[in-house]
Amino acid sequence: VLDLARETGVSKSTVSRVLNGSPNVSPEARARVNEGVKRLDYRINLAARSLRTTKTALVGLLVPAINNEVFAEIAEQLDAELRKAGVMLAVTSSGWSPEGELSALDALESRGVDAIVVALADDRERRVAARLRLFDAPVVLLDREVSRLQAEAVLTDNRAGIVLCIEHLARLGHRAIGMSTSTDSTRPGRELVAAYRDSLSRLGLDTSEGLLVRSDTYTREAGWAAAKSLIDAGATAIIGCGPVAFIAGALDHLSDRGLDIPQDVSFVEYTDSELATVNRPRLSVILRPVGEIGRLAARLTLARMANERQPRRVEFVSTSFLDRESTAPPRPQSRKGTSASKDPA
Amino acid sequence: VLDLARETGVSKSTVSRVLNGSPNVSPEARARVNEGVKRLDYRINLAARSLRTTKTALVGLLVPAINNEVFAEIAEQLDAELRKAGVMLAVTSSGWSPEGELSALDALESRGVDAIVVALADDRERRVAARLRLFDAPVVLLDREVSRLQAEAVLTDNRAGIVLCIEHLARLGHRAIGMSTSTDSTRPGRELVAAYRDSLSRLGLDTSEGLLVRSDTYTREAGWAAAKSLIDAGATAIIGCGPVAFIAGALDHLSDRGLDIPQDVSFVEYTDSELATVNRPRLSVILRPVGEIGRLAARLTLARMANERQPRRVEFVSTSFLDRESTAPPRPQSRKGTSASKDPA
DNA sequence: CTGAAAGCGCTTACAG
DNA sequence: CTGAAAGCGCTTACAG
Repeated sequence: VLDLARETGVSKSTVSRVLNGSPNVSPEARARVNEGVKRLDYRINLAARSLRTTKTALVGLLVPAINNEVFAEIAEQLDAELRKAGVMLAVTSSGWSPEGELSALDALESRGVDAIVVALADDRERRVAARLRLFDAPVVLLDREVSRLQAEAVLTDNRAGIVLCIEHLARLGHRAIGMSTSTDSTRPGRELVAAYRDSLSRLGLDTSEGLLVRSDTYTREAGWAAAKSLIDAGATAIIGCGPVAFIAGALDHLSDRGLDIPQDVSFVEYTDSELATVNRPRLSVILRPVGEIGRLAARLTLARMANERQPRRVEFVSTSFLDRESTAPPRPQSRKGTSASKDPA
Repeated sequence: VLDLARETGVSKSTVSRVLNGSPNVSPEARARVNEGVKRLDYRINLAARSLRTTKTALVGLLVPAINNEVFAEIAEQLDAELRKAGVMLAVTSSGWSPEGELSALDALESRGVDAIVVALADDRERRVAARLRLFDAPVVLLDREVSRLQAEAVLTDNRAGIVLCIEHLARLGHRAIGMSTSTDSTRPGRELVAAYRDSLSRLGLDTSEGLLVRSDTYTREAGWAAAKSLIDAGATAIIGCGPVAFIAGALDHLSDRGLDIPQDVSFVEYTDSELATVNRPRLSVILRPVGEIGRLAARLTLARMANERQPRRVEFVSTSFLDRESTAPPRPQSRKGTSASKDPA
């Protein structure tokens, strides 16, 4: 279609120069071309440009599931920032599978994306890590760490919120604090568990194994089962980490069992949600700045695209604890039970 | 990189033929090439292919907001189906603005997408409609209708569910049934209102203007305000149509006002959600097969890509009503009030 | 400041 | 069944 634009009287070269905002063009030529663009409703062929420049103004977003509140929100913010810079987002869900990630990575690379933003289902996966190291565009990781990969990342301080939360619960008198989170497959899972264990021992709380349940299945049923095993283990307070479906399942269990929040058991959700404030009582939560994560990821991506060889950068966001109505002192009898189970330790 | 693959001894032509699965290649040549692909870890340059074929294996998804449960779920299913066929999704949010849609459409077209799946913020917008008519790839509409546009579409029968819901409410004795939904900007808004009005008059219920509130703002505050004006207008039952944030706001209002569901007011949510079943009482809902919409959209898109000139196809999905625990007969006094307000009509 | 020319990596008639 | 050649729409040194 450049031929047509050439009909404005200048050469393809000049047209291309004004299209790319080169400073070396006479104002008249620029005006003629811009007018021609309007008149012919010219739309550049990005495939051709990409072929020449090897840049696509396309960035890939690879997440385990785009229909997850957290990833959807990240995608939204990422897209908003990126489109300001004229770059588009190619989104793909891996379905929590390394195979899905591998094939998505191939597809993204074939497409020549300028960068990828990725949240791995399991950042310890050898094959995926190896593939990522060979990926031919910058990668920015979302709260994941891949060994021997020099990548940008936006990391969340998952400790802060959990520590505040446990301190609060301990202050209320809880000694048997249960938590359900992901396995070590993911940085948040690791960090949450480390912070949980540190806090328990620092505060002298019950460290029974049963008070920690770990699973990478986030269905409603899994949430139900997690709550069950925590309660069975004697937990008087539960910290539930997972998407809303998972949390909903946990609440289901407490309700099925006739346990009232917070009288019978305290409950804290990791990451705020609509569900937290619609639930009665309103759920106390650990706040995580999800939108900010998306925005920072966009900024890192754009900076990296602008300058391939700048040193690797990492951005940090933190978490905090917001107490609403779902925590209270444990029931006296529960309390006794917990003390008893702690003594043997 | 084809040059390298050529080092397997055959010509670029042949390499290209096996890459594209042409039947006219000797088994040996095919084997040699495939082996070369493995060995060199060859990844095709899709930009180059696109430049030649004018096909990109990229489809655009344009929605008002990707961080909306419904659109996120549609994106997930769309992506899942599309990736099986080797096509990737370019997602972009318009932020509910026609300007956003216009610029997104330009970006998508420049990119040479093979098709677009779109949910417009306002399908009556002239400029957007005009742009869509000129769009150079097939468009698949998600429950929208754009005048004079021959496009594929997956349409929801929004009437079915609402009719069943109103009949149920009327059977319980409600006469003042309030509904909050979007303006006429969108097919569901129009259909919902038409079905609502038809049902009310058919059943001889209160048709006061105040019982219908329409807004395209879906914030929590908007939900709160909508519930307020419905209750102020004397509604004894409310049908809330909107994303969870909006519904949460409506529930907030009822709660702030000390109104219990379903004793003081019945409440029905349009589209099932986690929130509906976590809320106590569990919310009765109008079921909409969101995932199915995404899958059907993928199927239409793929079919259209395979055959540009097939006749336009439209797929339908329906809705139904699921009563849980949030509806009950109206309070006697409310009932009287409503009858009174109906008489003058 | 401008134009002619080469070339990015593919695919696809066209001959053989 | 296979290869040589042209060309998709751009950008970018290179001369002028």
